[in-house]
Amino acid sequence: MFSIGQLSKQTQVKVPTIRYYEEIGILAPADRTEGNQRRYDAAGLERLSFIKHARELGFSIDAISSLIELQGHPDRSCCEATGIATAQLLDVRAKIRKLKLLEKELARISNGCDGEGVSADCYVLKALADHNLCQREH
Amino acid sequence: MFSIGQLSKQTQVKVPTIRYYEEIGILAPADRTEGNQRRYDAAGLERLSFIKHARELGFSIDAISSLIELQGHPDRSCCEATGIATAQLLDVRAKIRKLKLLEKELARISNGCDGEGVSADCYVLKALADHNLCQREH
DNA sequence: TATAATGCCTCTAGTAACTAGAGGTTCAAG
DNA sequence: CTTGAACCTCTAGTTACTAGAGGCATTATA
Repeated sequence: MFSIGQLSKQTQVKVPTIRYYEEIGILAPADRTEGNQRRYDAAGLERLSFIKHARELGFSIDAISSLIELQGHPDRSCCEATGIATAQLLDVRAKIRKLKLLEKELARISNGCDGEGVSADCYVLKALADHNLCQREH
Repeated sequence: MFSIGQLSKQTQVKVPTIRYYEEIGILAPADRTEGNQRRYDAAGLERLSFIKHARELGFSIDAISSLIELQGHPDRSCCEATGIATAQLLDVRAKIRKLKLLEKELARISNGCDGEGVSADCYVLKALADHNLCQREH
């Protein structure tokens, strides 16, 4: 059994975040000492590691809830889990596409001004004021 | 002079969002009719278009505030503006790099399970539970 | 065993950038 | 002049936390 601080160190999840996860119900309420402090065991550590890893991969808390629910029913079909993972993958790919368009446009805008002149002549400000100066969709 | 609804249509910025921009001070308080409704002119339209475009490019409200401030001082050096744009560009590039790592990992995890089996055997769930199954950093 | 330092507790409020809804007023068309 | 759409303000909700206040619990040292 270890304290919330020790759990935090092991998982690299901050203490208030752990409490938050308990509050919103994706982490089971921890056992308490007589003095009301939380104590965790291996199961708690495992669960929190799962959550942390999933968050690092960009899954929403909502998606993680569903995945945890599924973990709790080993006999259920896992197509929901693969569905969530696939959705997350598509989402990430969409974000990458969008960011690449932004990157091109930003690079163009940034290069348009060397920062040496005055604001009245700045191409960055002009480009932002006038969408027509853009070379492509974004 | 046109109403907030007309401004909204022209800029594709939602009505509550326009009010919000006014409230936080990046849009000047609009003139009002006798009946207290907002009325805008070309200057308001221009300013809102600027904001919208910058938001689409991913600039924060804070960054936009600074850019607007700078626009108001045509004689000041524009190096701040190019600085903000460059920072935004670097930020976008960092996000792309990170998302690409996630994409690889997610694709691998997703492919590990066809969704046909039961949750107890699901590679997606296993991979999320155990970071060691990951092939690379993310 | 006493005390001090650290860690833990709950609670409220704040973050970014909006969005939704309630309850009421004004405008423009017919 | 009436009706319906658009407008007004205000509060609260969204996501996933983070920060701080004020007060106990635990642990390490003297």
